[in-house]
Parts: sequence; C-alpha cells; structure tokens
Amino acid sequence: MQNSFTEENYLKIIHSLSGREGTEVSTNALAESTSTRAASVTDMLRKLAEKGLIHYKKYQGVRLTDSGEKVAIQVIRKHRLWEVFLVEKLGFGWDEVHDIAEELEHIPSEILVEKLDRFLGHPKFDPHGDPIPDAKGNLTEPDYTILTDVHIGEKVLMMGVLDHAPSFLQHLDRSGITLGAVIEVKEINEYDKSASVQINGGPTLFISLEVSKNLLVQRR
Amino acid sequence: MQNSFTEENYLKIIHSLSGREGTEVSTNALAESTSTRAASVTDMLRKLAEKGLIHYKKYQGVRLTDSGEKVAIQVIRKHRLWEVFLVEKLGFGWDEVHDIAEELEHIPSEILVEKLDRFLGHPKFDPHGDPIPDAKGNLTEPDYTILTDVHIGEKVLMMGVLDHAPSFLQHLDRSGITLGAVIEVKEINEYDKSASVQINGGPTLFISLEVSKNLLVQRR
DNA sequence: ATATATTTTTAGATAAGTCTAAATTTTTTA
DNA sequence: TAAAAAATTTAGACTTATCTAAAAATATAT
Repeated sequence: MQNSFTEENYLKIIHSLSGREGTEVSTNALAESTSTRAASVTDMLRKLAEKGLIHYKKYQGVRLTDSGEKVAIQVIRKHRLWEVFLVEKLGFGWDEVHDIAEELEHIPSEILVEKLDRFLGHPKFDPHGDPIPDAKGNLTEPDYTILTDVHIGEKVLMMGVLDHAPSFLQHLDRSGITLGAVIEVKEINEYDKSASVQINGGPTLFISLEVSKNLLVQRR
Repeated sequence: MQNSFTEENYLKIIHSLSGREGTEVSTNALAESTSTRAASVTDMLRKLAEKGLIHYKKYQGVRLTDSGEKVAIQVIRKHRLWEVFLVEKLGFGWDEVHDIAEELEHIPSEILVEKLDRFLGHPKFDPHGDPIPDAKGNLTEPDYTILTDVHIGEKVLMMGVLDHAPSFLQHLDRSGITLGAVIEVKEINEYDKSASVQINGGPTLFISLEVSKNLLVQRR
C-alpha cells in the first residue's frame, strides 16, 4: 500500500493548490501544475480516489481526504527538511535546492526522516522561511505579513519568500535581502508602488512591486 | 540521455557480478540478482546495448562498456557515500543502511555527490569497509585478507565484510566485531574449521567457518 | 433561456518494465 | 556425437503514467 512518486506529487500539489481552507482544486489547475494534460489528471484522480486519498466527484474538482492530507504533509515535511540539510550542511544556495529536494522527498523511510530531523536540530523553518511540519503533521503557520502591507517608516524582519524561483532568489542575494535581514520601508512610489527600503541599516535600494509582493516579513 | 533507476541498477549489478576481471555475466545470474525473470533481463540487455552501455551478443552473456562501467562506478560511489552519511551523521547501524542507500544512490545530481563527499571529509571506505571510488572513478582496492587465510597466533585488523546481510552484521555487533577491532586467532578446529578468536585483547569467542569466510582483515 | 465557450471526461494509443509460455540455442551427458 | 537438459530469446500480454482526439458536462453570455 505504498504510494508512487507520481501519486505523492499529485497529493502535494493538490495540498498546495487547495490552500488553508481546503477548497476544491480543478482538473485544469492540476494539469498545469503537474505539466501534464487534463486527461492524464482525470486518470490519476480516479486512482487516488480509489485509494481513499482524495474526495472526487466527476466535474466537481477534488479535495484531499484526511488520509491524503497526512501523506501530503509528510511529503512537504521531507522536502523542507532535505532543503535545510542541503543548505545548512552541504552549503548549497537557497536558489539551488528545490529540484534536488523534489527527488529526496520521495525516499521512503520514516526512520530516515526522524533521524534527519534530529540531526538538523528539529528546524522549524526551511531556507525559504516555510514552516516544517513536525512528525505528527502539526504545522504552526507563522503570521507573516507581505511587504506590500508594510507602511512607510516600519522596520520589519525578512522571514520568507512566496516565489521560490531561482532567478528571484538570486536577485534577493544580490540585493543583500536574506532571511533575518532588517528591512525599513523608507518610501513608496504612488505611481508604480515600487519601494525604497533600507537593508540592515545599511544600503538603501529600490524594489519593484513584483518583488515586494513576494517578500514575507514579520513586524517586531 | 539520462539513465533510469532500473537501468542504473542493472549496470551496478553487472559490475558487481563480473568482478575485477570483467568476465561475462549470464542472463540467469542477472535475473536472480534483479529478482526478475530471464525474459525481462533479455529485454533490458537489448536496451542497454542500444545505449552503448554494455557489450551484448545473444546467448553470449554481457560485459560493461567503458561508458557503462563509468555509470556503474558512479552509482556505487553514491551508494557508499550515502551509507557513510547514514551511519556517521544520522546514527544508523551498519546493518540498517543498505536499503535506504539503494534509493539515495539514484538521486541525480553531480554537485550533490561532490558536496556530500566534501561534507563527509572525502571518506575512503564505507561502513562495511568497501572502498569508495573518487569523483574520477578511481578506486584503490585495498588488499584485504579473508580471515580463513589467517594463521594461528596472527593478530589482524578487522577491515570489512563480504556479506552485507543485516542478520550477519547484527551477529558481529553482538560479538563485538566492529571495523577496526583487533582479532587474534587463538585456535582453529581441524574438524569444522571454526575458530577461537580474541577481540581487542579482551573476550575470546568461537566463530564458525561461515563467519570467518565473510570477514575481511588486514595484516599489520 | 438558449447558444456558445470552456472544462472535464472517455476512448483508444504509446513507452517502460515486467510477466508467462513457447521456441530456439547452447551445454552437458551418456 | 546424438539426445537430453539447461539457458536464453521471442512472442504476446499486462500495468503505470502518459498522450491525442472526440464526446459530454458545466459555465458564460447575450
């Protein structure tokens, strides 16, 4: 009763697309995210439904069952723990680890995950600021604020990113915007909503709305 | 031009079955080792031959090409590095790591392997005493002696095992026979070739011929 | 509310890796 | 060295995850 690599990926993607409210996910959205065609998704959904991992009624979209949710969360736990390993222990950049973790997350072995977790010191967040579920699947979603919601004059702590694209992360690296950096919003351009921000009390730089939208920060 | 999980396993097994001399491996031997049927092996051999990874003539057995050899050795390198990681860093026993390493060895990423190797301090041997090929595939086969070839009175160093079966390794653990242990052969029973050995100058115990045959030691 | 557009599902096909049963080749033995 | 045994390959089929094209269901728009 093992789930395949592919099945685990579907569950993980359904989880992330259905959000915290557990809303229905459409066939087309899944086709997009899995880089397959809608017909292939339908086939897989029938299979996952038979295994009791999703609620699925034809034409009605799909939702994870409790059992499917559990699997998805364990895959996410593994993904994020491996990312911590790759960055903290092996010295990868945060822009380089996604694809490798995508493979490692499917290595089956409960004990492996638990030992890895202990080895890493039970980290609560991955290198992108995403929270790591514990062994029971409990996950405390931190109350991050998106930088666009921060007012002029506020000083906030850089805690995570919404976009994980390597090019975006490399851009942040070049700007000195790393996890833990202090960001003070100095100015906001009315016209294009671009912002002037000071990093760690040092250099001031301009960031576009596109960037602001993807920065998760914490008020102090 | 990626090789699949399955292809890599065939290459690895052909490598180990053809030994240092690179002798031909039979279809049946491969069926046995891969837990498949001879017919399936034939199919795969045709495929590997088309990719230029093996020399294959119908009914004549199979040998790795230089290119196939290279792939096999990289898989072995990855397997053994991951085993070191699992034992040294995560605290697994040497009897527990084979199956997990069997999965990890197929994670594709040159950089990952090189960073892992550096993180582990470029180990030369895995937890069973098997040599780890370097990035170029060079492997210095150490000149181990099998314990059955050691004479009464000799003191040798425990350096490795031929059998990797968990039950065998657990048996060694219970006897205190770990890598690096000093073994002095005290007596050899003429009748069944069982031996009396002293471990680290401490307790003396009896080991069967079956055990002796699987212990690799080094004369000092 | 009906026609049109969009989304989703079904039907039938493909590739990878496996299988069984039958045919063929090689090896062994008498 | 011919017959029997063993090993190997071929033929045809199955499963998983995918595809395209066509059909069916749902949603949108006038």
